[in-house]
Amino acid sequence: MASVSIKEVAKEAGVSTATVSHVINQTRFVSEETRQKVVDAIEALDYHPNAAARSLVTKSTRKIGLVIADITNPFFTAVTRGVEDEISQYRYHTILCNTDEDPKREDDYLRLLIAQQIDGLIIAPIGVPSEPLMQMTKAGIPIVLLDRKSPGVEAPLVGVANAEGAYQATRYLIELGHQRIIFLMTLKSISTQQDRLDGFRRAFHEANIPVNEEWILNADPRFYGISPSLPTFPVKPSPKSQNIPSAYEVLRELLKSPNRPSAVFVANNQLMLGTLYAFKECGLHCPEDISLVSFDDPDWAPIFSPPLTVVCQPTYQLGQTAASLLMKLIQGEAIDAPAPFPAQLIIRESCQAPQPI
Amino acid sequence: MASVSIKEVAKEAGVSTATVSHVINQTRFVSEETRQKVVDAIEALDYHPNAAARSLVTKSTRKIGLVIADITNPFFTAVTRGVEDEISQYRYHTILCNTDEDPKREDDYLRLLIAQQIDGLIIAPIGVPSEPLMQMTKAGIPIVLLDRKSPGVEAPLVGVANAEGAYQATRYLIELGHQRIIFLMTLKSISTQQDRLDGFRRAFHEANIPVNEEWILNADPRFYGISPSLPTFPVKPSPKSQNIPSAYEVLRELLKSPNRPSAVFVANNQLMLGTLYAFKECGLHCPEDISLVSFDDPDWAPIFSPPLTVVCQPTYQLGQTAASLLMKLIQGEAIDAPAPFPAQLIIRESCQAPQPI
DNA sequence: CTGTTAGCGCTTTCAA
DNA sequence: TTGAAAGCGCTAACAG
Repeated sequence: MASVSIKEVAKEAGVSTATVSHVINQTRFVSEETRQKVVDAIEALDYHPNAAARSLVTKSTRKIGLVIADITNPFFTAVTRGVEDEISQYRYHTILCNTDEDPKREDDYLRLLIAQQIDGLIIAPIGVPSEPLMQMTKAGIPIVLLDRKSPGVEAPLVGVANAEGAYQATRYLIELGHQRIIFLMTLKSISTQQDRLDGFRRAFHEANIPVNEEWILNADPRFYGISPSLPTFPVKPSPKSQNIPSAYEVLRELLKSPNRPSAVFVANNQLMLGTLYAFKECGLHCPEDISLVSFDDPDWAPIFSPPLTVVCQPTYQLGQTAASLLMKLIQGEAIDAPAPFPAQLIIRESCQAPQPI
Repeated sequence: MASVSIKEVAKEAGVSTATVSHVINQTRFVSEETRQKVVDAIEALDYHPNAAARSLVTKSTRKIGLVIADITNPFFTAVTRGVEDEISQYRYHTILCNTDEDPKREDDYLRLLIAQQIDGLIIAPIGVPSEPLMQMTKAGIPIVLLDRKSPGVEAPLVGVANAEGAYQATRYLIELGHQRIIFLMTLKSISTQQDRLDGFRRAFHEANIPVNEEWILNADPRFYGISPSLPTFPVKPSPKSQNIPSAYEVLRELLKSPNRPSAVFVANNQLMLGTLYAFKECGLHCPEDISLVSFDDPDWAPIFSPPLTVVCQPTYQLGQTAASLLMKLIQGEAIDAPAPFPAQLIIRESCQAPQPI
């Protein structure tokens, strides 16, 4: 870019660079006459102030870091859109980082963000203690935790009432008569997964039903696996393995056993599709043969067969709120951590009373 | 951030700032002994080079602009992931811009990107002539067109064979016996929409069937509308209206008429869901009552009822390729515009021969 | 093999 | 009401 600099504008307008700077930033009074000359010069030369130079002196980059698991996950894409829409109003922008739930990637990105001198950070942490994250907290960089907590990090959290949502859904299942329920989750380190498990347990406890610990299952946050019977099975790129099997693989065996569960609770949207694929593969019809409740409410859930009963989260709002909070933090306002958003059980048609065996 | 600067590192290590700079960038030989001292000092002070200062002198920001319609559209999220994965290998990062297909937003973002001194640009242009875009081309900023052409912009295009894909799908429909086919598209300015329409027309022409121009329909790139019968109908945030009705609204009337089409060709993934909602609302079963082919192959398409016949695009690869090309451009390599990727017709179960009326 | 130093383009005191 | 000039943190001649 053969960029024109502020000097050239100053010369063109016949004023000093200081004056040009001040008309651009409206940071001190300039007579209307000279102001106009400057504006004209800017126009004529098509001048755009150099953001890097400006950052260097103001120490503000108007950049924030957004660290999430994967932009490809609909939960995070809606969140990201919320963040973008909010901060772009402040002329801020985002550096997007996909960790794939890999602590090493998280750390690497965090270090990059430090070097980039970001003004603030929104992060959905994996939950494994992170050295650079601690550092940033100590350095006083404004941070907002998105959706998930992180051990040892003191920062406002914008999230939903996970335990309550899971509790409601589980109770609904139990009231329908289910006792043999699988709880399918992703990584244990992720705080929302633990919270949801807590809600699940609470519902069992209240109903005086023992939880079958062997049916608390972990699956890779990727939803897929390889199924020979589904030739056009979607294959996602960049599968960063956590060395645990996919939802599809975890369920396939269990669902084929005669002793199979009557319902599945899925604690993460990425696992939902894998679960549905497994149902299909095993020839199980939902809800006749097996009931399903899942966290998150994708676009297609209401018109799926059957329409899916879900626990819905206000994803876009989550992002927007986190961003708005971060902007306040950056501007030095004191803020309180907001109350969790409710997670709403939406009853559609993927659950029914278990069939007598 | 109380950042430490290169000076402090130099002092700590007992060398000049030049030496520190050179060990960081490996840009001239430094004896192992002093190198070690510098490395230690960096470690001890937890030094991170200031990206803004570096940009100021090198004139390279290691930032690119990625201008797309909407990150919430699965097509673009996969593309974005491809871009991110590729450029992060070069330690580049992305400024994400959602235009919502609004030319004003596109222009605003482009100007922002110029001010940010981006090293390059990947853009899925709306197709309306854009002044800042022209400017950037003239200024010699490396640009890669993603998925779509833009009038007057000379830049390599990374896209798919849209006309051919649409032709295949339409021919398939015609061979099944369909003649009464709706072609549903979004904005006329978007080149891919035109290309797909061309393919559609070609298939009709070859079969000697006249195209019903009244059934070439435009809908808002948002897929939704308000349906009283679907209480949990998803509502997307930030609906930037183009003042044209949604797919759902466009189809609802037509599908209720006795003279309705026997098939629908949907030229954009965002319209597919609206179309399915309209089917549901009108009580039409697919494929018995009406056949459907759509561009793009979302995760849930293979397990939908019916499994959806689609024209699939290699979304992730598109992003990756565009990014890889842009990196070459930035490094001054001469490149050719790559051949379009194939768009593959995947026949599943959403089409059948039309019922006799 | 390493150090000195002149800027990159901007903001911001200080002075007029 | 405006200008001169210092300096943000870094890189890259140039000099030794």
